[in-house]
Amino acid sequence: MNWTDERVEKLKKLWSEGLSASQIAAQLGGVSRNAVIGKVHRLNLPGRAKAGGTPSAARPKRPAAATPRPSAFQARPVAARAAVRPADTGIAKEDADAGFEIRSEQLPVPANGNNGVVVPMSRRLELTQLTERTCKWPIGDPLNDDFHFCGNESPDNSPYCTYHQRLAYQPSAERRRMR
DNA sequence: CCCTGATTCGC
DNA sequence: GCGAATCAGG
Repeated sequence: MNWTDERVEKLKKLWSEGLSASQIAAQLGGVSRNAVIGKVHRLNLPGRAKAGGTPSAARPKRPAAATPRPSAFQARPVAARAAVRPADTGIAKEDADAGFEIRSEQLPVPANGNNGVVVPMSRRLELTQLTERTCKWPIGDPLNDDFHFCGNESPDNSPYCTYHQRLAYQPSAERRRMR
């Protein structure tokens, strides 16, 4: 992917808005967060100084000079973007649909009375924060700004946590039992 | 382990 | 110039 003027401009914009490198990489698409960081440095954009997330004071140490680089197999695609794939995350590009349609659900309601079922709290993650092992259960209205994802840990590459997994798949056995 | 940015250096 | 590999820190 080339660093076109547009992409560079978007990079500058998002970086100045305080988005993390990985978030920016996700929005640009086709680049890794390393690429973003590298570009930021090359552009002499102000780093993250000492604020917020990662100060990292001095970095005087230089690793080795010999051959620390394996080079055997390089170039990993980017990130496994299998499960949730809105294709673009384009905030600029409307894209009302995104592959899977999210309708405001009425699910995580623990009913009243609470019959032993506990609804876990969510980590309120944003789309860009999701990884292969975070629950991708959407919560809230996507049009609302409080929309987020569950984000709890999901077992071994499952798209959902144990709780939402059951809501999502509803095995027939359990259905019968429910009746 | 997840994430963050910073740096180096082969390409 | 680019960015993967690596480092360093939360």
